Amino acid sequence: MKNYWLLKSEPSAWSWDEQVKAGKKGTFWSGVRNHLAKKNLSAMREGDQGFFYHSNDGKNIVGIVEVIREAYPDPTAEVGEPWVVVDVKAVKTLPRPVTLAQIKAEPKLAKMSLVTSARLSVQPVTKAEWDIVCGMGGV
DNA sequence: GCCAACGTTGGC
DNA sequence: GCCAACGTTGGC
Repeated sequence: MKNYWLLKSEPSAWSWDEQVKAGKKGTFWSGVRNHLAKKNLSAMREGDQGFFYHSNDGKNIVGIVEVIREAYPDPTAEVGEPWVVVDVKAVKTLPRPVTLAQIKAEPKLAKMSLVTSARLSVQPVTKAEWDIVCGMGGV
């Protein structure tokens, strides 16, 4: 069964525009240096989808990506470090980006990791949450 | 193994 | 730019 995720990136480091330009081949999602985030990355399966969230500058969900390669060692990590990446490609740009403020204002989304674990950079999203956010985003 | 100190993230 | 939240480090 398909799982859903939320991936955070600072636009200054890696923006949605760049993800879109990477096209169908996609890119690896690097920079995760947190064990819980790593665990989430490892749990991703090909075909899973995730929200692309702009942290800091924007604070909104701007698009949807799909996992095209499952976890493998992070090429940007030091030798011997345990970090992993997955490959993702852009699938869809949200017609209406969903802001953090909107998510916080929606009672049904009060339990989203984005609200409860603000600093976790790779988070699981439930199917119910996924559908609600898609609806808010005009998908 | 506990916990204080410190560093980082990210919203405001 | 500030600071709260949280993870990590290191002394004991």
